[in-house]
Amino acid sequence: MAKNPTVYDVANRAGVSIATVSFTFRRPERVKESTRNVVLAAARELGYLPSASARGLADGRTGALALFSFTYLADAHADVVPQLPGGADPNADFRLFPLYMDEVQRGVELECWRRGYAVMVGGGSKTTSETVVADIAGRVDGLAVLPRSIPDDVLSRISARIPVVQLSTPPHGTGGDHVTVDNEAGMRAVTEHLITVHRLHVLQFLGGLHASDIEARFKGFRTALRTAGLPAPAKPAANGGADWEAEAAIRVGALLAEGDLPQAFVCATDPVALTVMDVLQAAGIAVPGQVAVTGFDGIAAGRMARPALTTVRQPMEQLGRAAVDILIKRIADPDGAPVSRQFPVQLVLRESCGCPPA
Amino acid sequence: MAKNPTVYDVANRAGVSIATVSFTFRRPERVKESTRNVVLAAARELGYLPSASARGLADGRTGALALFSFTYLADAHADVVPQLPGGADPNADFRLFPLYMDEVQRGVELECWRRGYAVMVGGGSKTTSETVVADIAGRVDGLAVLPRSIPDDVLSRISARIPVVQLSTPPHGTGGDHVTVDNEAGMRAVTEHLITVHRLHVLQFLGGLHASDIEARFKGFRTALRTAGLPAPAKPAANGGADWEAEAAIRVGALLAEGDLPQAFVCATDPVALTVMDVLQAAGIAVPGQVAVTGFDGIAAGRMARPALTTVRQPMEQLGRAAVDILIKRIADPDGAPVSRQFPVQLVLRESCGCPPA
DNA sequence: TTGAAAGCGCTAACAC
DNA sequence: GTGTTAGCGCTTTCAA
Repeated sequence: MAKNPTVYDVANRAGVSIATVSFTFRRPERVKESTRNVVLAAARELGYLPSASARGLADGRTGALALFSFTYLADAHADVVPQLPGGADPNADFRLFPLYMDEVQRGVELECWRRGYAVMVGGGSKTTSETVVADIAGRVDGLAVLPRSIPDDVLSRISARIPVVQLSTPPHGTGGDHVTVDNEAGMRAVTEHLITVHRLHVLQFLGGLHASDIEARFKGFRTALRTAGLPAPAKPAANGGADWEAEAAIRVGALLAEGDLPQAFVCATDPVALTVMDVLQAAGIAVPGQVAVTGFDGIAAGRMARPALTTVRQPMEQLGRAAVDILIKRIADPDGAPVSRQFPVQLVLRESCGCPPA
Repeated sequence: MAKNPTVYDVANRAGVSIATVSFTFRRPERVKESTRNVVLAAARELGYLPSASARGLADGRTGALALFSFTYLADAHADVVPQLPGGADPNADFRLFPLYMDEVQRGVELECWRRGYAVMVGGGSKTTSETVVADIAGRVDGLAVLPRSIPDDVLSRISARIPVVQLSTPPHGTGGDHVTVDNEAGMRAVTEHLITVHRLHVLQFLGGLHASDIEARFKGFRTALRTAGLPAPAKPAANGGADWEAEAAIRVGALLAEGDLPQAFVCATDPVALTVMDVLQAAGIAVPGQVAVTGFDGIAAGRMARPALTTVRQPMEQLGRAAVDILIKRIADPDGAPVSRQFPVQLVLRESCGCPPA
């Protein structure tokens, strides 16, 4: 592979100055047509590929946006895959993909392409170091971040340098641009459904707090209970911890051992709900016959589960698109007032709550 | 948002030269610990975010890899979404996502993160111009491209400049690095299944050729027929065109009108198969009762379809990972011999071929 | 162990 | 309409 030709090479070959070459690509209208054609021909003959680094350095913007996401079980997964025999496929049941963040990511990508931005996607996981985030941040003009993908202090340091939009409510009204959904109303809706339609009164909430969006969901859960005149717990039955699914599984296992199951498990997310269903079914408990289970997110795996998972669907693609839209506006107006957009969610009744199969 | 601090600012504040600042980040071991701490403190206080553009320009590599993908119906989709009322969600049935390319993309991302590369994702569609591809190519050290996402001539021009790996067999053994699956064996396997297990002998192949991987699938289809002593068509029943699904739908509609349906439609891809099932069902034809249908890919939507789609699953994540692995090796050894890796596929029997529900 | 200085390839004044 | 030129922020050789 020969050394990449530069503006100099192209200018040389076309018999013009480098400025003319640059203008030919950036401001075609400012170059005489005949000249432009000569330059384009030279560029084509040489296989000229403009360097984004040089351009970015020269004009102070990269023309790219990034989403910082995180991969569920990424580390474990990465270790497992290479060892599998040829045909094996850990994603065959779509439990690991696509999840909430993957659909948001798609929205980000589609919107970036539509608006002429390049998209970079950064991968977080529990072990994400500041270096990794800074590396991504240094490559783009703006950054969208999913909840829990970046430590708070790192996030605030980055926000001071480039536009950042969070895909969740910033803790304690920390300000900053963000896009969210109405978590509280959504969770309240499923909970009310369980109470009023299925006449279930002993409900437990499963899933980590320590995250503003989950807190809002728990709040919705409690509101529904109180509104129905039922006792509302002060805390989720399973909470916190780095691995919500494991935490929930352990809790359910304990309840199983005590023979003290509720009538329904209201889970903070679909993955938690699916894990809980696994545990129950392994223990021979019928869902929804003996215990109902509900989730939150609306991922594909929930639809494929048996029984199909009743959940609250977030408009993930739209969330991603909105994040990009906000970033682009923020880049144009760095000092405007913080923007916040909230989307509605949708109750999706399937079988795991006790509703009949479609 | 204050102007981003540079090495100069950090050096200034730390009372050292810019070289020392650079070394502190790139070659920490070459800087005395005390000095390093001073520099790091200064960087942190200033909120220093290294510029990837500057670094990329200086050392001739970006540290990023890209996947060039394309979005199914991207254009139409993009126009539709913004007009939908709040709760509406065009992806709710997962027909548009995740598709084959989305799972490959995931593999690319996971592997890039694991290997310390940043990932960029480029979006193609039917209207992809060379400019768009060149823009992406100019931002990275290597590029993975999905089949049919980039015009051949553009592809070869790019390949001359940066490492490129194709996720399909290059046409006419054009050489170049690539990763594929055993399309022929996979399609032969489904076809034989229809013939030997379900005793179906009148089969039609639906889906565009003009793509090496689809050609291989068609070949596998013919081989199975001939091996069974059945007549093998020289051409697919529906073929070519920019929109395979539409093409197939039209063809099926015509057959429907003529009352000349085969016993099975063997489709080149899952999306084609799902479209065909839609058309048949809309016409009141029972699948698989009156006509069997099979796909190829193994996307999520096939599992969710009723009847569930019999198909051949490709190890998409692994394909993506392999592409990245090859790129990284190629970057290290630009002039080595072209690499080609082929993965096996897996026959997935579900209901649309006539097999009983799981 | 640290500093000085020469680029990396491009953009955009500004001059012609 | 086109050319000259001064950076953009960083890496890296070479000296000190």
